[in-house]
Amino acid sequence: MSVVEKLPGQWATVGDRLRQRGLRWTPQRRTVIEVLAETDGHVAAAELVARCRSRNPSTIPSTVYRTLNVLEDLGLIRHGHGADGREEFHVLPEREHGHLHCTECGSTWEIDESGADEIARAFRGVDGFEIDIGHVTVVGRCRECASAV
Amino acid sequence: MSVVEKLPGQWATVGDRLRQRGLRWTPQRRTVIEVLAETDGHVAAAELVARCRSRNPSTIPSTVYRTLNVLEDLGLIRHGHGADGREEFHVLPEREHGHLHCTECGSTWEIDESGADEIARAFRGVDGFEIDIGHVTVVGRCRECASAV
DNA sequence: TTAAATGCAAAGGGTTTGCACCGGA
DNA sequence: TCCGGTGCAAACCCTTTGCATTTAA
Repeated sequence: MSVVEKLPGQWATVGDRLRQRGLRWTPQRRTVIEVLAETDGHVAAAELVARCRSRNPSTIPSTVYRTLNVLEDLGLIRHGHGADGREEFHVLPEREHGHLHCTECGSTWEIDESGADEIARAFRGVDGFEIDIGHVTVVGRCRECASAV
Repeated sequence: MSVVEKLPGQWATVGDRLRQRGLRWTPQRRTVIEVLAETDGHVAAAELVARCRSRNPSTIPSTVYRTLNVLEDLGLIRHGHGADGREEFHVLPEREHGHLHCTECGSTWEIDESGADEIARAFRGVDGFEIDIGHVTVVGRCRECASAV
């Protein structure tokens, strides 16, 4: 008799949400969800596949990718691109947030909400552009690296 | 007797610049330069390969990619990533500029200098981050698409 | 029962690499 | 001459696709 742990918070109802749409709640999808539930806001797709594999070695990449597409359709995650251009997924619901990446020291961190507002305002000033801040990782140099030299 | 056309502007001296570094000025590199000279600020790497091919069918992709690396070392171009995450090259010298991409209508355009300043200022307000605006294409919706609900 | 998902294998696109040969300087 | 560059092929990584089989509902 296996003990099925509850999925945390927002993820608890994914199975129902899928079924409501005539889709199915499978063990493979559960694995993906478990990994997503443990991520801190965002993961590269390939990284996510790797984590699923280590959790369940029989994981097949194509299944993971298909699951990610479904979850994006459901609005639970969104894809974007990291500093190197590779696909990356953001976990929702959470406030929209962007990522900054320092090319000098290699660190990546989130833009807080007030910063995001400020940035969105600046872009709006350019031809009324509404930035989708969650979609890209913005590259540059952090304060420390920028001030060193 | 073949007439070798002069390369325009900034490109006229590429051959010398290469030789100064102990590198060589080859027909293949000339092809890449010719294509770069015709681009309007930026090209996707794969697109550039295609244009070289149409100009000279014997073009080999790896040679193009290697040439692009060399040119980036020389500081003549810089790489970045388009909205889809693929590699893209910016032609220098020209003012630093960013790209905006509308996910609704699919158009991509440049951010003008004053807009870039404004945006850089906004990012600086976030932990002193110095944005490298040329590195990424920022995704969102243009004024028309944003206002059309 | 039956359509949705899976596993597997294969293809795909873009980019990189290893290596023998070629050819600028 | 000699080292850098080229051509070619193969490998690479990430991602997608086709199809027969399994499985959730």
